[in-house]
Amino acid sequence: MHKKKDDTMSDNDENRRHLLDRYLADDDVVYQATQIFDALSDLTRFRILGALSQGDKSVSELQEVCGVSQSAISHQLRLLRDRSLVTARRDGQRVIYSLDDDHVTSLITVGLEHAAEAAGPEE
Amino acid sequence: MHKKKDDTMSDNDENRRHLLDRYLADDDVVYQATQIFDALSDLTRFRILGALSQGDKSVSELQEVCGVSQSAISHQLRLLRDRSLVTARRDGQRVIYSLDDDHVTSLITVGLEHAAEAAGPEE
DNA sequence: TGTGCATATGTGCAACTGCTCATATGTTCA
DNA sequence: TGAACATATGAGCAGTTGCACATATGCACA
Repeated sequence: MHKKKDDTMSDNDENRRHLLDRYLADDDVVYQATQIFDALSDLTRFRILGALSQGDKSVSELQEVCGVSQSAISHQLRLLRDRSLVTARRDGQRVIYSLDDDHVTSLITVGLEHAAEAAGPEE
Repeated sequence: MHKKKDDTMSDNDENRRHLLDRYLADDDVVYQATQIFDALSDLTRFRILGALSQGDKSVSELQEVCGVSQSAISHQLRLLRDRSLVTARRDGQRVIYSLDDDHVTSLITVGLEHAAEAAGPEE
């Protein structure tokens, strides 16, 4: 905040670097980070979050996308709710889920881009 | 590669969106993505990768950082090697590990930033 | 070559995970 | 209210995971 904003660009990078170092030294922050990655590390959950990044969806729609039982979806949605990655709202009989965190979209994006390169670098 | 690289900027966002949609529809890519997130979802592995993002380190140095047995470190390093996230080179008796993927640094960064907000939003 | 340090690997185990099945809760509409 | 649909939850189980222990391999230097 109090830093002069117009130092050279290079200073900015350095600040960012220091900040990350501090985060890395903070056990709570590190643990929280692993929790997010854990949420994204399961195929079903990743598909749920990926689908939600394209727009809100009901449980049955998510079931379509993920190809597992309704129960499995609900269980995973619970986990995602508990970790504040999604929110739910009712719409009649349905329950509509949405992403609750912009970071998730960033992570999915970077993850997919990495994966696309790793899996098939060309065309 | 063959895509025209110089469409208008505004179109760029839309292309990016479409590209992500395609990735999400590709089971291989999605699976690869979950594999990366899985690598980052364990405390020990995250600490390893976080430490390496600050600079190359030997196994014993990583052991310091992570606070688990040497065996545990080596086992996790093997997993990370198998997934091409780190590379190893010998230096005398030591083996020095390095990050093998720029995306990993991005992911760690975004993950930590998210976690820092989630854990303690303010200063 | 042998001793000591650094790293790797095999094994077994306790803990965790994600799933299905069964069932409960909640909502709509006749 | 009761039938039909949508979602949530509890329980149990098979598969996986991360660890420590023991031990093997690799390297340096006397």
